[in-house]
Amino acid sequence: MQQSIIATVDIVLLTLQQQRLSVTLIKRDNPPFQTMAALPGGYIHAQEDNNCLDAALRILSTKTGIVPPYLEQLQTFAGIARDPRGWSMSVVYFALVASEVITAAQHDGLVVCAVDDLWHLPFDHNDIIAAAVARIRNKSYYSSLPCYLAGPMFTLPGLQKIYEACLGESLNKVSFRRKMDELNVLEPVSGQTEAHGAHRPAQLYRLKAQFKNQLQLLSRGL
Amino acid sequence: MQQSIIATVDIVLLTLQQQRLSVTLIKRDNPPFQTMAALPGGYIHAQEDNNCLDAALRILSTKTGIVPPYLEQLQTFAGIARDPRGWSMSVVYFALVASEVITAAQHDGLVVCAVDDLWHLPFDHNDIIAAAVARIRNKSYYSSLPCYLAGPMFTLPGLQKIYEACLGESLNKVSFRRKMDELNVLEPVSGQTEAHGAHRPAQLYRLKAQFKNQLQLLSRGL
DNA sequence: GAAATAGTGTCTTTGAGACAATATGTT
DNA sequence: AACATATTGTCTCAAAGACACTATTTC
Repeated sequence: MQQSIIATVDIVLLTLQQQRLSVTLIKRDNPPFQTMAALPGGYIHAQEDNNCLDAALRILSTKTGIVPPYLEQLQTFAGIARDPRGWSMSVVYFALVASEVITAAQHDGLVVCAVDDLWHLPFDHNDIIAAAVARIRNKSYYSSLPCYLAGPMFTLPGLQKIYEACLGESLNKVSFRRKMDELNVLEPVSGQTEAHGAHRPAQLYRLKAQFKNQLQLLSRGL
Repeated sequence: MQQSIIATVDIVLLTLQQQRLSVTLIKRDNPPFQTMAALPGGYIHAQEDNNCLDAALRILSTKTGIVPPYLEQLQTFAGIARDPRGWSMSVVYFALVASEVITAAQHDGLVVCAVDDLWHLPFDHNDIIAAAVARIRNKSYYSSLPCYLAGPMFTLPGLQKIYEACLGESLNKVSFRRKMDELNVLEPVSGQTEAHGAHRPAQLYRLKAQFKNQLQLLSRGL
């Protein structure tokens, strides 16, 4: 029969801070690694969680107060070596939110750190975050994924900056707009953005309602 | 504390039969669903498996006698509803092999069935296979993945047929060859293929040694 | 040499990127 | 009006697909 296996869910909650892809960490309440910052996570509760996605939503909600618009299973990290308590399995999800959502959550112990500036984290959380970032980088090339990092309304130049932060490279303005047009997930809002200075203000857009929770893909990448 | 959670690994072992993407099923030795065909799978053995990949290799080897050249984690399927024994977690891997490998394995109870002809399988194995097929379809567009479905030596027209079977659509010959050239994972073998009839025979190729176990990606898809 | 498929050359079309002209706000 | 950025038009270049021509084998 089976040895006891630790079954947990961890969430890589990503956002953009100062145009940099950043991850949300939380001070651990319990051992091991008590008081250290790590990915939000917790045990699966077989009594109350119908599946892993439920568990992820419950844990994220409990620990951070956030209900993300986009949550996707990343990968499962498991083995004898990753947790001092024993053989463990962590089903990892990743979520994207606008940074205001994290600020608004007002939860204690949350630390948002740029993924390029991370120190050594408990467990294999550095590997997990690296995998999440790689997934997002890749997916941003051919999908509407980065839109979830924007607030409810945004401008096209602003969205381009978000895409560029995800991809780590600058994009051609004309091509980017052609691709956004092709994605067909945005709709203009009547109002206009604040002009940051003495120049033409940009049109505000929002995600079409039907794409609030659903990714749209490009046939060819950016 | 934690209720007992069933921790298993399942493998979607895919191959090509008569140019059709097919999955390998195995008659179940134990309840539930004893004697029914299902995906090869088994419990994680915390004592002997260092991680999930180890478990997948062990299970695949034990149940089918196959050591696949390519094995990748697909996704974890978990929840209360998928297994009559209780809350279960299955980390699913997928593997690709040439059909001769399955024939050569000589294991009893193996059933190879085209993924489009499947009947209703135990657990959520139909969903799992569908997810694997979707992943392979997608990945075949921009990688050397389908090469693992070919034998040790193959012709370019033959490989194109394999790609077409994976993608479910026919491809442009010139473009396909340009892309294979770009992938740069193949090397010609001095010999030549059997001519199937009265016509020019095709050059035989094989995977370069360094790509025997490693995928190569295209910057843009096929 | 007729047939049939392998392999290659090249033209056409499509789409990405560069560049620049125009638009529209603020100061 | 000057300025600065938004937005759009258009040209150039690269890549994908269509087509057809050449190559090479068997019968």
